[in-house]
Amino acid sequence: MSESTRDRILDAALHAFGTEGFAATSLDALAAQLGIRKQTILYYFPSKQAVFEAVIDDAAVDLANVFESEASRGLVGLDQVEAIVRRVFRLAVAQPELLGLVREVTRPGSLSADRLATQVAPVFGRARKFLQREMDAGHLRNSDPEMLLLSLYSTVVGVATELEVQRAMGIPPTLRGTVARRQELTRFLRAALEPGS
Amino acid sequence: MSESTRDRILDAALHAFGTEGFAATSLDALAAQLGIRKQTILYYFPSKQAVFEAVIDDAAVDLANVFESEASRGLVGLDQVEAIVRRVFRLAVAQPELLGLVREVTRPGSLSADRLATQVAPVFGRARKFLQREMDAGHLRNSDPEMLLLSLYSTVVGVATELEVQRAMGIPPTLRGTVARRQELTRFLRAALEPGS
DNA sequence: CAGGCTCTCTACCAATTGGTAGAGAGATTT
DNA sequence: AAATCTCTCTACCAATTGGTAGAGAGCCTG
Repeated sequence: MSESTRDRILDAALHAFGTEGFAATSLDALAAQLGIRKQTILYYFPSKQAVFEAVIDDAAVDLANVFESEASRGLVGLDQVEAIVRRVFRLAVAQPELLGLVREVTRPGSLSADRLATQVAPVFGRARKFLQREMDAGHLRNSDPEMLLLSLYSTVVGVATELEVQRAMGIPPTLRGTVARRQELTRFLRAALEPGS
Repeated sequence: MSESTRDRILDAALHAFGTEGFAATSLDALAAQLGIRKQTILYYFPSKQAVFEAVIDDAAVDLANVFESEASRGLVGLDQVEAIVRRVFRLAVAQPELLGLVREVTRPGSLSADRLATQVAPVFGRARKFLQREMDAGHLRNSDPEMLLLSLYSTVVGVATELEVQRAMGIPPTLRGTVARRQELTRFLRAALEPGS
């Protein structure tokens, strides 16, 4: 059974929105790329905005599931957080088109307050609850889970952006990695900058 | 003498292109924001693309001047590099609209190969030459200046993205800073993640 | 005052945008 | 075979897009 038209639209839309941006992506171009007419897209989705939201929905569901699926693997504390960050990284920001999508969502006005509350916020809510649970269980030091979550999030996005820039400039991804590898870069910079021996 | 119309257009364009993106910014909206008609914009610039390129030109000139002006301040080696990175950071990526502009330029197709070669590449060229000079003078350890430059660049953009995300999420900018402060974040994460005293 | 220059305007235009209406093909159900 | 459902199409549409043509106001120079 081949990929359904709806799924093909979502795939192409993810790529187009992520790389070109929402405004720069026309339904005509999207359809042409799939060998169909734009009216076919509008048969499956009521509007262009709805296509975008469906793409986000899919991604949000995948992300939210990471916590449950990873929690059942027996890791605890730092190891578990690292495993989750690693998966989130791969799932949401490691590819330029996905990182671009994250940026698109971050832009004010891209999603209605309603969608933001029902689709995106729950992902953060689950993450926050997960961290809180780990703190309560004594697996993580007690601190503000909100602050920790935002630090993790901004770090992941920041690192992903770094890698994207490197990729765009044509350097082989020798510095790729996850949060844990960020120190490598800092060390590399220090080593490269400081003179002597 | 008040700001000229041309300068006002460039200021507004920088903001609009940086926050909304090139495609999502219409000349009509840009003009309305300035209380003029879009035809006035097209009097000063031959096309929308030309407005974008003028914005980039201005930014590129400012950036390129950093190396000369900073080189005359007497600092050497790591101190000088740090001072320059700090200024580049403030000048090019510390504000969301400027960071957005950098992203817009990074996107393939946003600038013609010609413009890229004559406007953006020289900035990197000057930076690379500066690093090479510092290496030759023994102020920096000898290594590949291209690799070092790209590491610096991706780090700056990555850190700026982190800060933008934090700003967008409404956290006070307690972790703001330059490359040197990046270690703070890593330390904070380690401290927050690791259990025990 | 006359002529030209600088600037902003009104009036348009062709192309593209997201979106609607509805016909028709093909398979499935009755 | 008739009716229905699913899907993709042709044919449009109003609004917006970037861009053009050219009038006219104000100002400086002769």
